[in-house]
Amino acid sequence: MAASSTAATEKRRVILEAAVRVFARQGFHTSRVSDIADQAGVAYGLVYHYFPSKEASLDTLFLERWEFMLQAIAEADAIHTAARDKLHAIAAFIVDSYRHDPELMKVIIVEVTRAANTFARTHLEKIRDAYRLIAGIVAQAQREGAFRREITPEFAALAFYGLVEQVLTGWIFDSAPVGDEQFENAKRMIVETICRGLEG
Amino acid sequence: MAASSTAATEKRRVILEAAVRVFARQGFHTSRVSDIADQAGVAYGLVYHYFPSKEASLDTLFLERWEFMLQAIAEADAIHTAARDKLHAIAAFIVDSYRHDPELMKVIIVEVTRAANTFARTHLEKIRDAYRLIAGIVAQAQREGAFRREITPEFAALAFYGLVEQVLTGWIFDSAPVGDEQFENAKRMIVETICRGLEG
Amino acid sequence: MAASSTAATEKRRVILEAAVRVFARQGFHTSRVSDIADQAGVAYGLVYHYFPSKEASLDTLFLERWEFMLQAIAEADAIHTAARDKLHAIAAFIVDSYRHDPELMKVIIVEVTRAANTFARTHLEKIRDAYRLIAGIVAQAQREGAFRREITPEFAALAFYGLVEQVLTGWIFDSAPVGDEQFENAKRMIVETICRGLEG
Amino acid sequence: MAASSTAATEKRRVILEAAVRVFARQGFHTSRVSDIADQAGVAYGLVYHYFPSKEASLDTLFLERWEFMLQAIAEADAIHTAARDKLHAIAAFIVDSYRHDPELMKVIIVEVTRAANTFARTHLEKIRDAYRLIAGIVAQAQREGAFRREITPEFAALAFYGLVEQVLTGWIFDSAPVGDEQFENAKRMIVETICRGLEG
DNA sequence: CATGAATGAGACTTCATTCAT
DNA sequence: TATGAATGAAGTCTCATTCAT
Repeated sequence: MAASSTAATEKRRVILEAAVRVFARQGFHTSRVSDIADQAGVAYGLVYHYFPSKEASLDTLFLERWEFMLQAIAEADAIHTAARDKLHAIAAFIVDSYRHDPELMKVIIVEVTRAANTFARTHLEKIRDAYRLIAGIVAQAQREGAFRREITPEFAALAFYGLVEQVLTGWIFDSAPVGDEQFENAKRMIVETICRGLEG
Repeated sequence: MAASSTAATEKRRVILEAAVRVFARQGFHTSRVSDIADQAGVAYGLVYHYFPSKEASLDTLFLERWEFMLQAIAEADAIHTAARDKLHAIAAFIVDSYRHDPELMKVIIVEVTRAANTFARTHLEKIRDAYRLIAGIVAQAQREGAFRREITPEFAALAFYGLVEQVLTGWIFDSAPVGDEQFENAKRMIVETICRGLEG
Repeated sequence: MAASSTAATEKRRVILEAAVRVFARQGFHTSRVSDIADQAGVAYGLVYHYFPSKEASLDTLFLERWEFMLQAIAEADAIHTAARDKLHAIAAFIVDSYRHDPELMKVIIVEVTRAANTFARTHLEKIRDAYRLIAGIVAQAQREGAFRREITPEFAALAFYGLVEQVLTGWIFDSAPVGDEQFENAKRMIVETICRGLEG
Repeated sequence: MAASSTAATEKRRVILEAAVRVFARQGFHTSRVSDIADQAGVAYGLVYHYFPSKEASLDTLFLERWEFMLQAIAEADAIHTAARDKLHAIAAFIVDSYRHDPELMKVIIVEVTRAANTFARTHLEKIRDAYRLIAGIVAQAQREGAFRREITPEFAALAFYGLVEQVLTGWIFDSAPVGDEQFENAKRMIVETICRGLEG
């Protein structure tokens, strides 16, 4: 029974995995449920056994992954002391997430944002949670005198996350593959740019 | 004849305007051509008289507006001398564009810029043109010693545009209306953040 | 006034001519009124000035031409004495019609027959008129003892017209152009086959 | 499982059957897919479950039936010895096909054979296969001295098939029902006319 | 759990026809 | 006469979802 339960869970994962590949390749709206089923190697009725709708699979994808993101931010906040290090840890987590599974990140960044305009408004709150955590880090750094107060924490979070997302978007839409060195560079440059600015 | 020609052109604009409202409200994929026609107060088929497809209307919307953007960036580069002022002018142009017609900017950012994924790959090059112009501004500032060289111009452009887009995205998905003061603040903070960084 | 009336008539002919080319190339159902207008070099509203509908243009095409056909058959019947010569004259008229304007004949044979299934049932009677004339020729030949009576005149007409039509259909669907010699051969062979049979 | 597989196949046949009735009644271009679905008593989408397009259903109809035709011609060629008997067998097959399912034959002749013009160019080669087989029969009869050589086998095939098609076309567009006697008469007269000619 | 046949609402697009100019 | 903008009904095809097996 444990085995069958595991098997069931695995099939669910297979479908979710397939959804990532398909959404990444074709975009959410252009993907058919049958495409997901094909990619997963299952009959397409089965998708409905595990998910109530196509949208639900995107929701699940996002929510599962975003939970990790929030955790990672919280951990970064907990472990490090300097705000700069915290931001670096967060940037590193996101960049490494992309390195590890670029398609998943593509779906989360490109498709969820767009979907937020129609059916996934609920996720906005989750996304804002991340902003708030980052803003919290900035706010603390300001209290400690490490960051200046001219820029509000909320705006700072916007800038930080905006840069990270833009870097990933660049990679996503680039035809050229991204090398390991670029990943490491990106982590460093993100923090450097945000913390010190272009005038430095 | 001049009158009728003008009338024809006007009808085209009416439809384009309607498309903006509808795409902004429902998102491109969820918008029906009949929604556009209804919003424009014209018959269904007239949309197809002026545009070969629903997508073409979005393309037109984007291209027309993006051309303004490229012009504005070029002008900012030509008029000002300090890179900081140039960036401010660009940020101001984009923010004011949003202030003037938030729905149009919403469509361009959410449905095109962030969706270049699937059907708008054609526009990618246009988008990159903007990046290149901004990178050019940064590069010159580096040569003149105003900006430091640790951050590549390309990355700087990413950071700048990413922040601007993120600010707009925030407004787009915010339920609260944005006041004039916030617009002005945003312009200042964008430049301040990018040029001086959080540590200041 | 006479001049303008002539001009008007000419425009009508231009449109009719264009319809032939377009129907021949694309088939009636796949042809748009605008295709006809384009081919004629006129605005497509003008087509409706001369013809009440797209179907009406096909009707006109057919009726005008078929009148010639009936005349030709009647003449052949009047001029010649031997049934064989009459049939040869008719075959020659049809083959020469094709030689002179293959597209027109294509439209009449291919499109009208198909249309007879839907909107052009009226033309069937006209077509039968031709059959009746040919049957009349055969009947007289039987009375004169030139043709045997085993085959009814109606059936004979079917066979004759069927062969002629099939020969034309062959040319119509052939990719290779047809040479003058083949036209002459066809006329001879049609009559020879019908009159003497394969066993000869 | 065998049962369900059979059921699936049966549904396909039901749709194909319905398509015959509908195409025969309204003509291919005037038939809507929904008409077929209604006639078949199935939901709209099921037609597309079995056939990729409306045209594909017509193609299937034609190809399945034409294969029988080719077989029948080949068999006629194999079984009989006298060319006359072979031609009679072929004529009998086609006439009996019409007697058995006039609507199917109507669709094949009016919508496909005579319409190879536009969308059915693919079928041209299949149609020519039939001509070639018949021409082969004639050629052999010529070598054996049963048929004279003045008429080329290709032309003879044209004449034979043209007559058969014309006879059927006559019935198709006739309002009066055709009696059994006429069917038998037709078979005989077709062969008699083709083999011996009108002059006898 | 798993399948895939069946459903049917709904979308885009076409185009014959009308009509104001 | 001539134009082509405007109309809107109609048609094909898609595909999310259901459900019997």
